[in-house]
Amino acid sequence: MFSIGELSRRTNVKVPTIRYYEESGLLDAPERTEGNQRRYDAAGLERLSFIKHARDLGFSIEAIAALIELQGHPDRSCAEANDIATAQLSDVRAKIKRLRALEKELVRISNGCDGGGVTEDCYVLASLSDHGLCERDH
Amino acid sequence: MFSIGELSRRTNVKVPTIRYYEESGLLDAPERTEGNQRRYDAAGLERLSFIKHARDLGFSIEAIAALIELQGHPDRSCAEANDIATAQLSDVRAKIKRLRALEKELVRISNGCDGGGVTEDCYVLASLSDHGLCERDH
DNA sequence: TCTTGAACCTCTAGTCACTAGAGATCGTAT
DNA sequence: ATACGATCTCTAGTGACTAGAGGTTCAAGA
Repeated sequence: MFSIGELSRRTNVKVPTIRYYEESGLLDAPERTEGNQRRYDAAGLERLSFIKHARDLGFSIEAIAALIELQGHPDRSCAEANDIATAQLSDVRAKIKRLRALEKELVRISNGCDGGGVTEDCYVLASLSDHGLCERDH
Repeated sequence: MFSIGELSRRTNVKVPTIRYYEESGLLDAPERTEGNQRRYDAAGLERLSFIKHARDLGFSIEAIAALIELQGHPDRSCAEANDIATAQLSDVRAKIKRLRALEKELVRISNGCDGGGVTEDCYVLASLSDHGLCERDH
């Protein structure tokens, strides 16, 4: 049995965040000491590691709740869990695509400006004002 | 002179968002009709287009405020505007890098699961539980 | 001119996933 | 016994909006 601070150190999840996960229903309320402090066991650690890993992968709290639900029903089909992961994957891919377009645009904008002039004819500001200078949609 | 709805249509920025930008100081408070409704002119349209474009590129409200400040002082060096754009670029690149790692991980997780089994031995859930299955940091 | 009804107004509160701070209590090492 | 870091609950703040209530104004048709 260990404290919330110890759990925090072991998982790299901040203490208030752990409490927030408990409040959100992702973590079960743990046992308490006589003095009302939380005491966790191996199961709590495992659960929080799961959550942390999923959050690192960009899953929303809602999606994680769904995954935890599935874990609790080992007889349920795996398809559902896979759907959640696949949805997350296409979300990540869409974000990458979008960011790559932005990267291109920002490179173009930055290259037009050597930083030596004055704002009046700054290419950065001109580019942002006049969308017509853009090469593609974003 | 046109209404906030018309401005919204022309810029693809929602009406409450326009009001929010005004409140945040990005947009000057426009003229009003006798009945207290906002009326915009070409300058307002141009300013909002600038903001929209910068937001689309991922600039924060704060960064945009700084860029607008620079626009107002055409004698100021362009270097500052370029710094903001460059910072934004490295931010975007960092995000892309991170998302690519996540993509890889999600592909691996999804491939391990054909969706046909039961949750008990679902690779998706196993992967999320056991970080040791991951190939790299994320 | 009158009457609709869509568009507008302000204000408050909610979203997501935390983060920060106040003020009080607890646990443990000395 | 005391000190002091860790913990507790609670409220409020973040960024960039979004939603809704409840009321007013504008413009077009009769």
